[in-house]
Amino acid sequence: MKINLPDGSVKEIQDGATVADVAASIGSGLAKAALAGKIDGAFADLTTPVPDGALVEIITDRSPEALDIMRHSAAHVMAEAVQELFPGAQIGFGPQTEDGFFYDFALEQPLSTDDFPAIEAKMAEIVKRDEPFVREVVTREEAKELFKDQRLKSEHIDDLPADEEIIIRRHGDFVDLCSGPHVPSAGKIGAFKLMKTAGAYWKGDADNEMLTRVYGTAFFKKKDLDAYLTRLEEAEKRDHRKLGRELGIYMMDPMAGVGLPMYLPKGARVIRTMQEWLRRDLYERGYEEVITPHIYNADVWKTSGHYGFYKDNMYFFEINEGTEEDPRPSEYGVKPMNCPGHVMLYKNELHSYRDLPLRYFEFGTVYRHEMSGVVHGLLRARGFTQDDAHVFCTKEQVVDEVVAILDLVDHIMSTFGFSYEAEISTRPDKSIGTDEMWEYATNALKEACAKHDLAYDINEGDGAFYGPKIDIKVKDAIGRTWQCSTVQIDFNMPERFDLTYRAQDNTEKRPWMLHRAIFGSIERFLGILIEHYAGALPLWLAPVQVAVIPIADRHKEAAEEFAGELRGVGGRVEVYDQNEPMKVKIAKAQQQKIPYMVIMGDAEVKEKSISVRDRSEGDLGRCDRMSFIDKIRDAAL
RNA sequence: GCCAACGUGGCUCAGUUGGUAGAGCAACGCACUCGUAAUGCGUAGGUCAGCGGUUCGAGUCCGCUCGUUGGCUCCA
Repeated sequence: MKINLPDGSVKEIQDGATVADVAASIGSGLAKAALAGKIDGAFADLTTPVPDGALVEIITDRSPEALDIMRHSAAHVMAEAVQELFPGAQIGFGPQTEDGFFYDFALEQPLSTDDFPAIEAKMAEIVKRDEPFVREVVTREEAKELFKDQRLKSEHIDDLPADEEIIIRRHGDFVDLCSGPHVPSAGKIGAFKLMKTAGAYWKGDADNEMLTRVYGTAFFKKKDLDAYLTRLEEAEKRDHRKLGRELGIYMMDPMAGVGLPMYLPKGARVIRTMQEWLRRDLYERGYEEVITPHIYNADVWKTSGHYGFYKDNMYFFEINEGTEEDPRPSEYGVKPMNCPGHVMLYKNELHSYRDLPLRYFEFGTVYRHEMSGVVHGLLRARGFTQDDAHVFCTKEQVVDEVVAILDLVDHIMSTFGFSYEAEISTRPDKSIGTDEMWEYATNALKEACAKHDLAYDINEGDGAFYGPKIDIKVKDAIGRTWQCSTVQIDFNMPERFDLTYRAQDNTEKRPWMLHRAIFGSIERFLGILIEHYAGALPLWLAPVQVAVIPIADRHKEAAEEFAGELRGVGGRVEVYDQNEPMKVKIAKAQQQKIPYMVIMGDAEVKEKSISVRDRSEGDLGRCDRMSFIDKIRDAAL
């Protein structure tokens, strides 16, 4: 029979040949390196027979899919090891992940990281045995019998569609319900390491039992594993919670409550600088700033629908608006978002189509009662400030408005050196609005992306119940992605608050409403910036831009004078006048990641010059006073 | 909210099988007046997260509560 190869050639091979035979027919080197294959694009084992006329691709350890296949196989080996060490362990699922793999177990006693050495040793033993992974197709009855002691697997067999082929994988005495692909034998598994344990719900459903998840990672080469571990250490050094404390950005006090960061002077400076920078840009782009209350009578939340949907995640409180004799209890809710306020502002007066688009923005601090387990430094807090804006426009203006927002996103993100990607989320099962509205809105978002040459992925069914959205994911300096900006179309608010405008044909029309945030949460964005820059914020944003360092007491006056000049042009300056050796002052300024250190000693005082040290370049030597002052002036907003 | 681990001076950590708390940095004082990443000496600082229990005796063991961390679920 004949098969096709990826390079377009056709090869004659024996009937009934397997993927491994195909590899061998191409070359003995390939046969040795082969891990798995693809038949007409679908993953297959080396032992899978190849049908006549199929397109066969050989996967070696150099193929992009190879690492996933090996890691998934490592997950099997881990499950095998756990079953040997913990008899009666119930196995769940064990896929590969972006960084490695995991496997879920239901165990009699908890398993901890203390057990890792034993499990790793057992895994090493299994890898050394180098037994093959064998694929088998079984009937439903056979499967039920094979997994009769495995309740999770049994349950899963019952959940499989009746017409689905049941594929099992044997590896020594270990049998798993799994369709593959796997490496041909365990010996192909490279350097591995167990990383952490965690709880995870069976089948990802919070109503199900919680299983013990064991995370591991694996690489073909030991040095790749080491590099990965080093990268994790690097990420840890950039942790905004650690740097946030060291740099005096923010703190948390348990007495205040969980997830409520408090900003120290330096943190407040950075946040205000970010806001001022964005504010100026927004004014230029036709936005108008508004300010709305932090609390509203519950009636507002009933009208907006939040009372029904999000009551448990909001902070509500009651006060007595009457007297003790004649109590008139009244309920208020702290805002979890700014939309109702902006909507009420819109309703303050009648609008003509000539007013549109109307763009309201606000640095609105909102409070959401996030579940206790999800709060995480500045990245997920219960109180945070959105750079929130709402655009009220006509249906025809939607595309142009979204294009303008994407333009703003691009400006902001490129300023920080972030590259980014877009995701469009479409209509979920539970939603409001007509098909026509959803289609128009979703197409408008796509069209805006296209006009902006912005590639996007589609997140099917992941939109909000009230409309589709574009989410922007930025990539930081060490390759991690973060979700920041969002553009959402809202069919709900205009309806609930009965928003209208007078159209050109003198009819009453409903405006379209867009929500958008660029930073998302300013505090969260600051957290991301801290990690992105490893704490070394750019000159214009650094809380302290210059540390002026007098070498000895007699240079203090000159240092103060120069600091004064810098402050005069808007510079943020500190004079390090403590009674310490210069080396110590420099070390401290370096640790604070201050962009410039200006040294003031005998020579500088005499010459009326300065010596400058750059935080990353080191000693720059004698510099021109005026041009340094200009540099600081230019960095001011 | 769920699973697990952790919680010792402001920070980073040590503390043997339960015997009554220790270091470095930071702070404060004194000396030093210094040339590009940490000068010396001294002083002060802790009801070992909180509460309860076991014990002659608990930082060490047990329980509960609070908090932190890593995940899961969630994120308008």
